[in-house]
Amino acid sequence: MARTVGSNGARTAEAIRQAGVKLIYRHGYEAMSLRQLAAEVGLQSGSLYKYFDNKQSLLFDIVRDHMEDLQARVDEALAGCTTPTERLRAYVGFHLRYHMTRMAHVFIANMEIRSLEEAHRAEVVAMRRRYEGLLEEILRAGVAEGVFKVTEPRVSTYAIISMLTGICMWYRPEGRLSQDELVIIYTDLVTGGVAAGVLPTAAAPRQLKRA
Amino acid sequence: MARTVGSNGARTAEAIRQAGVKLIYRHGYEAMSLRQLAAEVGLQSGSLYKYFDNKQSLLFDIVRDHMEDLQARVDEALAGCTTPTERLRAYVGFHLRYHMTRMAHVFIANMEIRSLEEAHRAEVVAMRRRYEGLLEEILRAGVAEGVFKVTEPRVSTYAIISMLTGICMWYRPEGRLSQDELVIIYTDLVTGGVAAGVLPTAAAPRQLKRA
Amino acid sequence: MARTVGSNGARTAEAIRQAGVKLIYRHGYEAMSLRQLAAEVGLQSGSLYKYFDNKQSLLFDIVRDHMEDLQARVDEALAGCTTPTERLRAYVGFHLRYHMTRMAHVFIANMEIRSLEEAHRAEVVAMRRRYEGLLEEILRAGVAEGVFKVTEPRVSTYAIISMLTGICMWYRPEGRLSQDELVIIYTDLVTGGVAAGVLPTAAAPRQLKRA
Amino acid sequence: MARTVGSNGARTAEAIRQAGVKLIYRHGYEAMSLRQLAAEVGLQSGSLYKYFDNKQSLLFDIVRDHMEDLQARVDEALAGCTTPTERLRAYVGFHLRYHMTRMAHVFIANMEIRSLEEAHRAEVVAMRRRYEGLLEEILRAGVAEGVFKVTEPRVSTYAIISMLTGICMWYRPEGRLSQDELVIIYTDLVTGGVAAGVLPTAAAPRQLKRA
DNA sequence: TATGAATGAGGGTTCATTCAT
DNA sequence: GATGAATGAACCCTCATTCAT
Repeated sequence: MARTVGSNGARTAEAIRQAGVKLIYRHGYEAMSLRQLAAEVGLQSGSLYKYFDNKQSLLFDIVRDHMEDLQARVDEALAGCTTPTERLRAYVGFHLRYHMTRMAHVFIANMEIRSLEEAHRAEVVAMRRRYEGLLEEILRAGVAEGVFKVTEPRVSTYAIISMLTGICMWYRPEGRLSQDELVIIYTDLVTGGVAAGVLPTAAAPRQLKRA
Repeated sequence: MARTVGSNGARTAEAIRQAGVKLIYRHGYEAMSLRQLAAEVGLQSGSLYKYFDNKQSLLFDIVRDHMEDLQARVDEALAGCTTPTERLRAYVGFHLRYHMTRMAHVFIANMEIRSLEEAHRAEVVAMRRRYEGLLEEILRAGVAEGVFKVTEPRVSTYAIISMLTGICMWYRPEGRLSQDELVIIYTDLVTGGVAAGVLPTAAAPRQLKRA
Repeated sequence: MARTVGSNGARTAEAIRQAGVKLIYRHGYEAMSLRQLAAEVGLQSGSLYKYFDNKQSLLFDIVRDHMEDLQARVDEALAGCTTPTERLRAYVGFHLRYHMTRMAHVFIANMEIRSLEEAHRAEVVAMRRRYEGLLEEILRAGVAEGVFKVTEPRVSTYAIISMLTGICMWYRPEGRLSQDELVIIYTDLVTGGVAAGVLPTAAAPRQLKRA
Repeated sequence: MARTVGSNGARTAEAIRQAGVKLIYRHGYEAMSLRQLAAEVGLQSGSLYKYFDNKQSLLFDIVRDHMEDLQARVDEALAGCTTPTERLRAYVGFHLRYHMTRMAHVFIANMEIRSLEEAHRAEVVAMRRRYEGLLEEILRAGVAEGVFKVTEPRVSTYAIISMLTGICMWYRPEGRLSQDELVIIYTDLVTGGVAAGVLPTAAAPRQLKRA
C-alpha cells in the first residue's frame, strides 16, 4: 500500500493503529511481523518506532484503549437502568452489540492477553475484572430482590460473559439475522437461565471416565 | 530436564506430545520454540524430527487426536439417552467435565485453529462442526417435541457451546466448587435458557452508538 | 574482512555479488554457506537478505546476468563478419577470450546449472541454446557454401563448444602462453577440424567391451 | 526401495556403490544426503557406516576406482597400436565410447573433484594427468614423425580431451546417432585439427574489450 | 518524519555421524 | 549386519530493533 501523500504524524499513527488491529486480528500478535505492518501503512519497518516503543507496547495500547472504551460505554449503557432485570438486559444488549460492532478489537483483547508481558497483562486483567464485576453485581442484586435465582453469581457471570462474547467467533454483518434479532435470542437465553422459581435443579450427574 | 535413562522411542514420543501440549497451552503455538520443547524432554531440537515432520504437524496431531477423542466420548455419553431433555443434560454434563479434565487440549483446540494451515484447519473445523451439530440436533428435537423454546437452534448452539467451553478459561481443580456443583450450575443456566413457555421475549433493545 | 566504512547499499550489493562469484567458483554453490559469504563482505548473514531474496536467487542472478552479457558481447563480436570462415574465427576468438577473462562466471554458469531450480534452469538452458545456436548456424552456412565439411552441425557445435570452454579449467593469466597465442592454437584446431575436403573419414572403429 | 531379502554384505556394498553413483550423478555430491542414499538401498542411514568410513570416502572410492578402470582400459585399447595416427584414433575412439557407456562415473569424476578433500583430490588429479599424458605423448610422437602439426601438445591435449569428454553432457543412448557414427564425427574433428600441413595459421585476432 | 543499512538473536530444519542394542 | 535413537553442528532465513543520515 502506497504511502498517503501529505500524511502527517497523527494520521500515520492512526493508520498504524488500525493496520495493527487488522493484522493482529487476522494473523495473531506473534505471527504478525512489523515488516508486514510497515508495508501495510507504506513505511519502512524501522520508521514504526517513531510511533511506538516496541511491538509489545503496540499490542498493549490497543488492548488497554479497547478496555477503557468498553468500560466507558457500558457505564453509559447502564446509566438510567435501575432494576436488576433492566440492568441485566441493558448489559447483555450492550455487550452483544459492542462485540458485533468491534469484533477485531474484542477478539484481540480476548486472545492476545497471553502475549502481554506480565505487568501489562495484570493491568488488563484488572480492567476486565471490573467490567465483568458489573454483571456480577447485577446478578447479586437480582438475587437479593428475589428476581434471579443464581446460587453462584461469580460462576454465572463467567458463564454468561463467555456465552455473549462467543458471538464474535461467528457473527458476520452480512448474515441472515440482524443485530436486534440476535440480541433478543441471547437475552432470552440469559434471562431464562437466571430467572427465579422456574425449573427444578439438575439432578446429580454422572462422572466422566478418565482416559 | 535431563533425559530419562533407558527411555525408548514410544516413551519419548509420548513425552514430546505431552510437553508440546503443555508448552502450547502455556505460551501459544507461535511463541513456543522447538528448542524449548526439546529442552523440556531432554533432547536436542533436531532430534524432535524423529517424532514429527515439522512443528505444524505436531500441532495438527494434537488437535486432531483431541477432536477424535472428544467425538468418541460424546457419542458414548449420549448413548442410552433418548429424550431431548435427557440428551441435553448429558451433553452439557459431558462437555463440562471433559473441558474441566482436559483443559489444555481443549484450550489449544480452540485457540490455535488460527495457527493451522488451511487444509488442516478445514479438517478440524469439520470435526468441530460435527461435534457441535449434536447439540443443535438435540435442540431441534426438543423444539419439535415442544419441550424447548428455541427460535434459532444454530445460534443457541453457538451460545451454549461458548458458555460451556468458557469454563476452561478459569476452572481450577483446587477451586472451591466441585465439578459436580459446577455442572449443576451450568446445567440450570442452559436448561432454563431453552425451557419452553416460561418468560416473555426481550423487548426491542436500544441501538449501540458507533464510535 | 572488516566492513568498509562508509560503504553504501550499491557498493555492498556489488561486493556481495563479487564475493558470491568467488565463493561459488571456489567451493561450489551447495558448499558455500551464506555465513561464509556474509563474513567475506563483513556482514551478518541475515543482512544479506537486503540484497537478495534467497540463496538460489543469488545464483540465478549471477548466471542469468552472465548469460546476457555473453550473448550481448558475442553479437558485438560477430557484427561485421560476413563469411562463415570469418565468423567462425570471430566466434572462436571471442569465446576463448571471454572464457579466459571471466573464468569464474563461466565456470559457475557451466557447473551450477544443476543447482538451479527447474524454472531457472530452463531459462538458462534456453539462453545457452541461443548462444550455441550461433555457432551451429555458422557451421551450416559454411557447409552450404562448401567451405566446411561437417556432417552433423549440431554435434560439431557441441564438440567445439566443449573444447573451447574447457580452457577455463586450466588457463591461468600468469601462464607461459598469452591469450593471443592460445587463441591461435585453438583456432587452428577448430578450423582444421571443420575444413572441407582434407582428410579421409575415420574408419569404422572397434567396439568398446562392456564391464 | 525395500531391502532385498537375503542380501549379504557384498551385495549390499555393491548396491550402495551403485546407488551412490546414481544419486551423486543426479543431484551432486553435496546435494545428496546419506538419508537419501540409505533409503535408496533400503537401509537406515547409520547402517551405511558398515560399508564406508564417511561420505567423503564413498566419493573418493567411486572416483578412484573409476580412474583406475579408465587407465586399465585405455592401456588395453592402445595395445597393439603403433603409429601415432593409429594410436590417436584408438585413444579418441576409446575415450568416446567409454564416456558414452559410463556417463555417470565420468561425470562424477569430472564434476566432483572439487568436493574431494585435498589429499584425495591430489591423488585423483595425478591419475588424470597420467591418463591425459598418454594423449600428449601421442601428439608429441606425431609431431616428431611429422604427421601432426601441433605447436603446443599440452594445450592441444587439454583441448581435445575437453572436446571428447563433453559428449557426456548431451549423449543419450536412444539418440538418433549411434556410438559408431559419433566416433567418426569426433575423430574427423580431432584428426583434422592436428593434421600436418593443411591450413594456414589463424591471423592475429582482435583483443577482447574488458567490461 | 522517514529512510535504509545493519545488527544479533533466534527461528525451524537438515545433516553426517555415533553407538547401544 | 542392521536398527533406531540421539547428537551437535550447521544450515537458510526472519525477526524486532537501532541509528546515522
